[in-house]
Amino acid sequence: MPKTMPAPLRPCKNDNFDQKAFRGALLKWYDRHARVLPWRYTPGNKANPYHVWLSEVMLQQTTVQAVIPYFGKFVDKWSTVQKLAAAKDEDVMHAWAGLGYYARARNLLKCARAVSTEHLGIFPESIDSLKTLPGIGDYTAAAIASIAFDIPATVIDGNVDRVVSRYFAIQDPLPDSKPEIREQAKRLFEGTVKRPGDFAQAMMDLGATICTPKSPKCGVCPIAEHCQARLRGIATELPHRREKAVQPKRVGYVYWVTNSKGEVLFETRPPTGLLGGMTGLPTSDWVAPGAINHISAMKIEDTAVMNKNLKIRHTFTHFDLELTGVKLPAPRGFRLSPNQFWVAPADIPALGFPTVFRKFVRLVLD
DNA sequence: GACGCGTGGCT
DNA sequence: TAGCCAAGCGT
Repeated sequence: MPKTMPAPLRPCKNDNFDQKAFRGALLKWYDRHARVLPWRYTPGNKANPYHVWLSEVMLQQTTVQAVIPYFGKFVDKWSTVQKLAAAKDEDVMHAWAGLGYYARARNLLKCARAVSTEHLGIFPESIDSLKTLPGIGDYTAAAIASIAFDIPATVIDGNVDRVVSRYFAIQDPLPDSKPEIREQAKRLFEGTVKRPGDFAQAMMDLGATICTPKSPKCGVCPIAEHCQARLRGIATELPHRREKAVQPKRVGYVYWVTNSKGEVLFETRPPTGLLGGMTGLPTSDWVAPGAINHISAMKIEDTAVMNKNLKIRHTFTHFDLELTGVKLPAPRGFRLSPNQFWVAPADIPALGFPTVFRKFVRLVLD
C-alpha cells in the first residue's frame, strides 16, 4: 500500500504495528505500574498455581475490589487445593456467599476434587488439560497456563477485548467481533515470548487502569503511539456492543416465618439454577408484575400480616426483582421440608446467603 | 450461538 | 435514577 494512501476505516491492519516494540513498551510500563494484589507475585518470581487458579475463578466477571476479601478468606480457610477438596460443600458455598455467580463455587469444588484425586493435587500445565476441569474455559485456562506456568498463551478477557478493539480500531460490535479480536490479539501474544504471564497481566492491567471503558487515559498510555482508535479520536466509543434487551421486571413475596422459640425459617435452594445450592428464605414464585401471584411456597398469604413497607429491590443479570416481605408465625400444623431448617436470630448474621436475602434480613433485623 | 447466571461501583 | 459493565463458563 502506498504510504500516501489514508488508512482504510475497515478492516484496520495497523501497519505501524511492531510486536517487539509493543511488548517492550507494555512490559516496561508493567514493571513500574503493576498493581499489588494478594494473589500476585512480584515480576519474575514463581507463582502459586493454587492462588492463580482461585483468583482467576473469583475474578470471572467480578471486580478486583470485590474479590480481595474473598480470596483472603479462602486461602485462610483452605491453604492448599487438597484442603479445599476436602471441605464440606456447605462451607464452601457459605464462604462464597455474596460474591455471585454461584455455579463458580460449585465448579470450584468439583475442580479442586478433580485436581486432588486425578492429578495428585498438582494442577496440569497444558491449556488443553486445564480446559477439561470444571469452571475453566478458554480465558481461565490461558491465564493459568501463562501466569502460573509461564506458558505462552493468548489471554483474552474483557480488558483485552477493549484494548485490542481500540488498538486496531475494530468497528464491528461485540460479540460479532470476537473472531477478529482473537486474530489480532494473537499478533500481540504469539511469537518469541519472554515473560508470558507478566505480559498477559500487563494487558489486563492496562485495560483495567488506563484503557478503561468510559474515560481512557490515552495521555499516559504506553502503547498510545500506534493506537488506531486514539489516532482517529474514537477510543472512548470502542468497542461497540450489540444493543441489549431491556431487563424484564419480576415481583414476588419473601417470607419471614418464626416458630414458638422465635427461630426463623431458612431453606437450602435446589442445587442448580438461580442461586443454586445457596441458603435463602422461603419465597413465592417470581412473576411478571400484574400476573396472578398467589402461587406460594407457603400458601399462607391469607393468614399473613402483610407489611407494605417491607419491600426490597434487587437486580439480577437478566431481570429486576421487587420482593414484598411477609412476617408471620408458622401456620398450625406446619412441618419442615427436608431442605428447610430453623435458625436462631442471633445466628443469622453468621449464615452465608446471597445478597437478595441479605437485603431483606437487614430490613427486618434493623 | 444464544441464553442463564450475581453483585457492586461508577456515571 | 437507571444503565453500564467487570480477569466468563456451561449448556
